[in-house]
Amino acid sequence: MPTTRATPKAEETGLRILDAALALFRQEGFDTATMRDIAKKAGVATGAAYYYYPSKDAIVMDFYRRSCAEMQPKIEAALESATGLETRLRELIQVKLAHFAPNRGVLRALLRNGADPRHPLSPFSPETKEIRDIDLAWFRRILMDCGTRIPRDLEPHLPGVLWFFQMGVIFFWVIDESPDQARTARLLDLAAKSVATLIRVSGLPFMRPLRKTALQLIEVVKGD
Amino acid sequence: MPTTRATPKAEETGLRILDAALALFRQEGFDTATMRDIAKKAGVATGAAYYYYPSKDAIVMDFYRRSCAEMQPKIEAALESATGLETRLRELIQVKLAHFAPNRGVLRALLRNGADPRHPLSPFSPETKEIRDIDLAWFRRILMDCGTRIPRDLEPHLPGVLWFFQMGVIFFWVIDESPDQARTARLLDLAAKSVATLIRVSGLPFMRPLRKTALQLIEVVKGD
DNA sequence: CTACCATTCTGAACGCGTTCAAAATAATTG
DNA sequence: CAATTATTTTGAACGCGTTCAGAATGGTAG
Repeated sequence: MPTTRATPKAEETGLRILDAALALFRQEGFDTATMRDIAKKAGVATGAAYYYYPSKDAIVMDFYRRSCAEMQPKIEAALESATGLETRLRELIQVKLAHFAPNRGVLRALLRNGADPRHPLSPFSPETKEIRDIDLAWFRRILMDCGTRIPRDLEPHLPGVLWFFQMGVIFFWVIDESPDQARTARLLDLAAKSVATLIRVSGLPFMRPLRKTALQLIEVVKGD
Repeated sequence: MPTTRATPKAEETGLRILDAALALFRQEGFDTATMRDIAKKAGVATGAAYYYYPSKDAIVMDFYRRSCAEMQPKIEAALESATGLETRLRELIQVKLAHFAPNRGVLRALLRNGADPRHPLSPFSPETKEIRDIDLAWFRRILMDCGTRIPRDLEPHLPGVLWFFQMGVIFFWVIDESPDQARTARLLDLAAKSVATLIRVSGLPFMRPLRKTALQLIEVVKGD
């Protein structure tokens, strides 16, 4: 299932199915919108949707992939005017939340299957590795010359840890039903501050034992 | 759907359905085992299963509830010989993992829907509050006279935080495919050590700002 | 134009979890 | 005992995501 189809007409049909699906997902939710509804709205037979997308989930995945691509320049712009680890971290995540805000409910479908790496939609699955790697690069970037001294032993693992932290925030956001997701906004402020402080503190001499234990912990979690 | 039925025969039928379901879940997994299979194995019509359990998920939930009840004396015994926060924390979680070990795959079905509190099977849902509260009591217990000085402001929140920590470990365990879940064993050792150390350190004078921020964070997460 | 092949599309069908009207059975009452 | 009510059980049916054999379409070569 390549992104580009053999004929222009097919390309257009694929997009029509994607648009119809997203419209219905936004309007009535992922579960309520049926594949039959989606196909009908796109003006094709039910089976046609499966010619373009191997599953209902795959539609959301495609949406996610496209959204991530669109987001890159926005992230670039947001990070340009941001200095300091705490600010950069907050900005990076804020851009993502803002970008996905109109489709928060659609994203929920993606994170529903939790963190099971065997599920193709999981943020930890091999299928999502490409997106994850692009994301990791941003976390490496905000750590460079951020003004905070990073302990040598922690440095190689920190991008992964921050990425994981980000997933937690996004997860919270997705299920946050407070008006305008105000709780998530507050959470992000406090969490970014905590993380930045924790990193700073972790370099102190007497924190070495705790840091070493935490490092082993990280290695266990990462080692698949 | 009360746990005790109107007639003894019904009580027995309900158990037969539960047993058939668990046998099939263990044997071929939650998804592969169908409600028709379960009913057939229990010697009833398909619809009968729904007289006893409102959904397939509910069967797993019932299993979980019963397992938790069975587990209580085991926890009691394990904690008696355990001193110190780190040891107690590790023991408490180890007992649970050991108890659920033969049904690890069944538990996976429970945690599949992640942490969305709107899903009845979620560990954060109102439906699971009773079990959660019993669990929280154990965490309060292991904090009493554990030898580690707990900062006053942190104390009321710590049981909830440790419970959350436990959920993370269990989640890791459920998706851990290493032989005998050896990675989880290692993770638990390191994580319990880290948590205990972190609590000890959090009481130091210059950690006050970080602790205060973390406390606000906890309040945001808890406040529904 | 005709024959051919890959691409695109169709709609009936499958198996699933779940629902439900109605039947069977058990308990209670007059 | 029969009559009535409550409980338990049935199996067909529904709507869902998904599959698939085959029809339609369109581009290409002889």
